[in-house]
Amino acid sequence: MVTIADVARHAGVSSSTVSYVLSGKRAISAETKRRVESSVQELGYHPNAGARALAARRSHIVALMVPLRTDVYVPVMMEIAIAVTTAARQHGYDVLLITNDEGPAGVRRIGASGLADGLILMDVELDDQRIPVLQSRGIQAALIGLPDDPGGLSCVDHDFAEAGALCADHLADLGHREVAFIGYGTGVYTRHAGYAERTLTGFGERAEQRGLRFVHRPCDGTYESTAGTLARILADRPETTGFVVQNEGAIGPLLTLLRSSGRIVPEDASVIALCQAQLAEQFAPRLTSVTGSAQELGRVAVEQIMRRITAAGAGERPVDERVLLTPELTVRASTGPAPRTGSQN
Amino acid sequence: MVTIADVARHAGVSSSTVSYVLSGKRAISAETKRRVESSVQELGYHPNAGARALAARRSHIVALMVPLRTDVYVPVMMEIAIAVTTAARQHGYDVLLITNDEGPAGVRRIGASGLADGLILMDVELDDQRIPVLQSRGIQAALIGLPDDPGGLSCVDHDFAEAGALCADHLADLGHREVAFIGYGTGVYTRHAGYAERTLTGFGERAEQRGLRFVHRPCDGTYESTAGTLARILADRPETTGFVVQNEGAIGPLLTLLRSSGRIVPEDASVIALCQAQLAEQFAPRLTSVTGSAQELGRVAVEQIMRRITAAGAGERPVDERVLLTPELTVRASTGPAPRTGSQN
DNA sequence: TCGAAGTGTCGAAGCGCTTAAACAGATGTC
DNA sequence: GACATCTGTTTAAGCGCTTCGACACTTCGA
Repeated sequence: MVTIADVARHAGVSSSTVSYVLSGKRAISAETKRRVESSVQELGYHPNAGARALAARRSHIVALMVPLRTDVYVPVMMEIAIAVTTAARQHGYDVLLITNDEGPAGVRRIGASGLADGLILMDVELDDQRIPVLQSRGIQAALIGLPDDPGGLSCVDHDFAEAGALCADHLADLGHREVAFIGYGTGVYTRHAGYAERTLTGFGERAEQRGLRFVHRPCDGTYESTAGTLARILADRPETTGFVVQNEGAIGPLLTLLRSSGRIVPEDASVIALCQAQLAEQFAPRLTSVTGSAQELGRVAVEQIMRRITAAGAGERPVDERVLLTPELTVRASTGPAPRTGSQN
Repeated sequence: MVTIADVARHAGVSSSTVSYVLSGKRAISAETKRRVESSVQELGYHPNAGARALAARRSHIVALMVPLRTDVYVPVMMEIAIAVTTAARQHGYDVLLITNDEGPAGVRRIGASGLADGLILMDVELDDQRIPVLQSRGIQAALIGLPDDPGGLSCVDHDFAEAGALCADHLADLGHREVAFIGYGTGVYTRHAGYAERTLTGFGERAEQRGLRFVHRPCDGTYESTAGTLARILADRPETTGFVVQNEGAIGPLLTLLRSSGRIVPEDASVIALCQAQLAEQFAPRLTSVTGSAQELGRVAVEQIMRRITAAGAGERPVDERVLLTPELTVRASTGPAPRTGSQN
């Protein structure tokens, strides 16, 4: 194992000089710097993480707490996790993966052990139990998801209300009058996931403003569930010509079911999906979608936590930022003008 | 911050005694143990991770290297990552997430810095560049995926050859004579991903033994690609009645396309998917599938790396294990007896 | 009864790094 | 020419933990 002392000896300087070259915290002459750097290269030196964390009281690790639950679309989680990891590396940080099932105790563990300098929490609920722990222990954190009361923490999320509103606007612009919102399973609403509630609210308000009649139906994304949901919608409101789907799992079944009910997309029915572009393009016809960047979400969370860690390290009070990312509507082949005549069952 | 000295003072013992109570490495009287443990509870003590790593030369962290590439089905990656994290916690370990794009340099970094006690590598290629680094530096590792030459490292993987063979057997048992294997995109084959090659070989050999005529067609999983692939298969071999799909993205399109070509599944065509049970059950009809447990993969990898870390810590030479998990065929509604008459275009 | 062996606890060294303080030498100021 | 100032480097004191060796005391066998 190569230590800082080995590098110092090799370069003919003291180990503190090596440390200062590496951290840049003191002025070092160009010549010394060069010698040290080439010794580092030559010996393949990497500072011992434990020793560094102990001495500097900073681990250069951020913890990322991911949900175990699967009612969130998994590829999006993964995309965020990867974006966080990549962004963190650019700050010289590594990412520790911990799961939601550790709950508030996990947050306490990470904070008290100094394993991580900060936490990024995913899938934050409106009234999240982990937040008070964070606050009382003074653990630096960035939340992906917007709780009711972020109280001093930084948060970033998609602007789901805007996403919902974009869907309503697009359908209204195309002349639809009766639309249906196919949401997540009821469980997602009862546990108060912000994204589900906010999308629905944003959609509902804009729909009302635009004079759209609409129904909201929860749907857990299986084929059967989607079939039941669609059947109910068409029975209650046979004039429905616009569909907004938020549950990714329901998209495929919905398209199949519309087709087998004799409805052509987009001539007879328009479909907007709230999902990743990649997924929207996988269907036939390609789906008009409203999409936010999962990567951006991860990247912003990392920037936020880095600023907080830096501030806290300098003895300043970290500022609590609140960022909402604007989603985009991409028109593809699944939406079109509302049919002139009534229903066509 | 509460330290071991605080606990010692509170319990009226020396800090080394506290350490021994926590690690169990020396005999401690029942009474002392009780006192220490209740002090730990009361003060909410968590050992400082950096200090512990430095003194014990063990970080209690394993690194998990995940691919950035997206041609592997993402939910499976995530499932493995979660299983690894959960299993590691049961050994008192945490998981550091690093991405494949750091490559061999990343492996070196983790090894040299002592950040992690061991590495779990996902998506290991047949001739993986990271393996020689692991070997030369003596870094403990468990591979998920079976390379050509694991040389001293532990590996675990699904028995993909067996998975392929199960598909061939099932179709042969049902009386099919002409079958098609819809694989991953060509890129997966050219970079020698073991899972793709081994499944195909296992399928091909068993198909030959059972007197099946078969074609293999790569497919990158988009709707267009699947349409092209299916069209070619039906043009070349109109008598084809059995389909094996490995690319998860191609499943939905394939079903839609078969239906629109007038083929009813399973009456006119049988479809077997090589995918998670959860996914197979999401389609209509529910798909007969061959599935291996992603969770088990992660769990076994953790067990392997833990055994290696323990052995290396005790100065022993770790044994290189090689485990293949047997996949299971689950018959659902997408496979049935081969149609009696010829094709039905 | 004595030495050997076993049990339970403590003291202190040291893991590899950071950083405050000290210091040596060059440079500038009046 | 004496002093302050700046630049670049070193010395040394920890950071909080583990673990080796020492030690006090008990138990056992001869």
